[in-house]
Amino acid sequence: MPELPEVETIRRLLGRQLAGKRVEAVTFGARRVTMYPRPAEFKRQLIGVTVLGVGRRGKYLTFDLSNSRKLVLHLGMSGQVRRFGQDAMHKHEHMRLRFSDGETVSFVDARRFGKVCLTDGGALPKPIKGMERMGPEPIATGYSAAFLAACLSGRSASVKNLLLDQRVACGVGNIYSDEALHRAGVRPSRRAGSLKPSEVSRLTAAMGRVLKDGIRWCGTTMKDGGYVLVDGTAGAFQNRLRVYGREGEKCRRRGCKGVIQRKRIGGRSTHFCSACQK
DNA sequence: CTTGGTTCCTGCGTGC
DNA sequence: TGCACGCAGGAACCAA
Repeated sequence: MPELPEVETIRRLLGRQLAGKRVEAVTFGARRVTMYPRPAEFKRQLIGVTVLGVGRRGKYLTFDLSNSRKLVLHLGMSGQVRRFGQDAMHKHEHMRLRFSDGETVSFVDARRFGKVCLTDGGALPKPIKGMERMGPEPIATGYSAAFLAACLSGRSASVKNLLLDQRVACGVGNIYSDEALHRAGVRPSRRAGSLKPSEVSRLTAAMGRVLKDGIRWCGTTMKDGGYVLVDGTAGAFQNRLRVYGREGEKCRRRGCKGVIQRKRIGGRSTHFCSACQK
């Protein structure tokens, strides 16, 4: 699924493409997907309004609208934002916006774990409630080792598990948690509360670095059907991953002779080097 | 509250 | 070639 770097890449592309444009038509696909409100009301709130800009919070993509609502997308595991022009609706396409200049943008999601919601003023609609419980952005300058230390302190869950908690490090998912832990030299299975202050510091820095690197390389495309850019092309960070998807291959840390291992932690496939991650 | 397991869904790769 | 199975980038939900 798209994690922070993938969603941020999409945000930047869409911001350039859509800012200042007015929604002229909204089309929904035939299959059901989590959506709020109902289609008729959805259209009523959207048609004729202008997209002022495109934002991101964690893994949520937000379109700021001129009627002071927001269109919020969560891409789940397999969601994509694509530009199909005047093509017929695709099999897994759930919503297409057409703008007054003829530009279109589509939300596609084969597995349908994604969400499409409009805010309606005060509290967030139920499907995207998670957005208001989210913690600070790990790539923001204000994200501190002290905050992460407070989140991990006294906890018996694995550190990997807590990195996946959006209240701890919003936007981090399975790929970037493994990559951050490798860069920090910390084993994913370590009890969160057992990390020394120096390890928490390294992990804080590693998270920021790997997420920013992911953005610089336009995100990680693992295989067909997963994340791609709006025009359907692949990102490039998959070529620079140090552990994720590299089971049995050599550790890429300078001077390390280890081999990448894979095991399940908290139900998720987890990759690490048993030689250099302590 | 924390923790770990289950569930939602489709598609693809693997092994027989 | 066909088919069963396991697995996939998320996160809400449930029971203990």
